[in-house]
Amino acid sequence: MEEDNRLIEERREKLKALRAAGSAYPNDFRRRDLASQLNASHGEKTKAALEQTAVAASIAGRMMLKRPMGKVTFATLQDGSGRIQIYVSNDLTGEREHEEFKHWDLGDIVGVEGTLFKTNKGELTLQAKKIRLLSKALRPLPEKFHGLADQETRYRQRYLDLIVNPQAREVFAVRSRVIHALREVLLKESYLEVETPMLQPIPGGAAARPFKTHHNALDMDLYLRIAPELYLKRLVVGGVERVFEINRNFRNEGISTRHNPEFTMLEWYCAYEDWKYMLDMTERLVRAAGQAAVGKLVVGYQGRQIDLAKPFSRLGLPDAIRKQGVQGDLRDRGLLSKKLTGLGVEHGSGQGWGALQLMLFEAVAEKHLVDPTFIVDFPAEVSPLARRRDSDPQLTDRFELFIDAKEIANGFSELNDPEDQAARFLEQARRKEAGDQEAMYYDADYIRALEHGMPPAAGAGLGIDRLVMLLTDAPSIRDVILFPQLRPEG
RNA sequence: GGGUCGUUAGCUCAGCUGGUAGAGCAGCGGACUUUUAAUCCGUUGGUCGGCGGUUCGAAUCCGCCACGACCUACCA
Repeated sequence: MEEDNRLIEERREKLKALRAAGSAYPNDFRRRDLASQLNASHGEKTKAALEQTAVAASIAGRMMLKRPMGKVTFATLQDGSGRIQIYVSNDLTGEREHEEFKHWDLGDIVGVEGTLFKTNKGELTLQAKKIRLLSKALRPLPEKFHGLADQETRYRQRYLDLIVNPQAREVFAVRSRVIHALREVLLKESYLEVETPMLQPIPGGAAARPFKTHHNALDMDLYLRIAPELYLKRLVVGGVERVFEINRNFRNEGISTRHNPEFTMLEWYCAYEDWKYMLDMTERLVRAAGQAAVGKLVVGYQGRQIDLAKPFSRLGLPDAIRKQGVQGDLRDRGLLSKKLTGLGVEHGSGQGWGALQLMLFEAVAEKHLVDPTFIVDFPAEVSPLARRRDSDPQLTDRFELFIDAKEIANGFSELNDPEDQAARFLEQARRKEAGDQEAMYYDADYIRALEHGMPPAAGAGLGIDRLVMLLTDAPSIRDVILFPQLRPEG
């Protein structure tokens, strides 16, 4: 730990005095009011009207600003709802109390009882009759005007960010509203919310490298889940016909402005519906989230306008590639391989046209998908859990939603044919054998579940963090995760 | 993993082609009974991210390392 500096040392001395007086860290002060509520209910009243009614109030909060002017002091308190000014004076509060108060520090948590009045400049202010120091802050706050600018400190000491940067608080309020809105839609439509294992003996449901851990009593390796998908579909087998989960996934991969090792996904499944239902529902959910979160459907993101109100466009994956000027048969492995080589994209001989087509899409087309766009017509090769298209078994009934070139959602008609699923797991296992660290494991228990019969169904996943980034104009996923993963402090 | 940029007081930042560290805020002392980033006077506070090197002399130039930001790669 760092050495205490002089500022902290001075505050420790003040705390020592408080302890000696027997009043350090009390928990018997009860506030009755919140700053925002007082402002809402009395902020519009005139100075004279407030003087007549003498409204009593009590508030508590962190002292953010202090303006001592001799026999009176103005200070600004911040509570969970907002800020309000307080007024402490020799006349009303008492000279001794006022003198002590002047030595309290910015950052201290203070409780105030008194009556409301308006200053000559018209600011609603709580005139203190009693004032108490509820919690001594030993460390100084960041600069009162510029706030906290250092990105690293904002991420590592998020509490400071939340104290001094109102925008940071707003981001997480938006996040909460987004999740609430999504949950509300799903519950209203009879989906059951569940929680499935974070610790899985076989990590499945996505192509990703997992975190590995060990259970001592069972003496077995476990993996942090990369997706809840296979468990949620087991529930569909079990008769939970509409089911969803909002929870963390963990992927042992790179960290970037779009990737955090743990991130939050909504996954939901519906029996007796298909991918088109899921696609429409995804669009509805994004819109509901946008409306609830920011109250409008045209959002500014990093200088661009993104319209969530107009119907999202739909584009076949090969069409998206052709749109970028690529000609020829996009199921011709040789042609795809040549194009990829030309673009400098490494690829292996074990990959078929489906995998190469997807790689080409990511290389040339993905970055152009700024407006909300559903990409459809995904090859079966790269969709091992999705149902094949009846009219073209090399494709699947699958979609991905892109907004601002980021994958926001992924859904499909579910593969409920246990024999096809077993075959696809075997193919995945073969690739894992060949060195593909992201290939899936063969999950025999999941096949056994499918063998009991899963109703025809559709499912989808929606990345909450990226959606919140979009709705809060956040350039980095770290801005929408309270405690993003960072290297240990040096 | 590669590239670019950054790291100076608790916070926000200056510091030129190398001459031995500054401001504002916060703190401390003083003045001030309606302030609003209060104001005014005085004042404390630094291993200039770390380790080496070049030099008479390094916050400044060079190398390595740490951490961060951005870009890129990886990530369906």
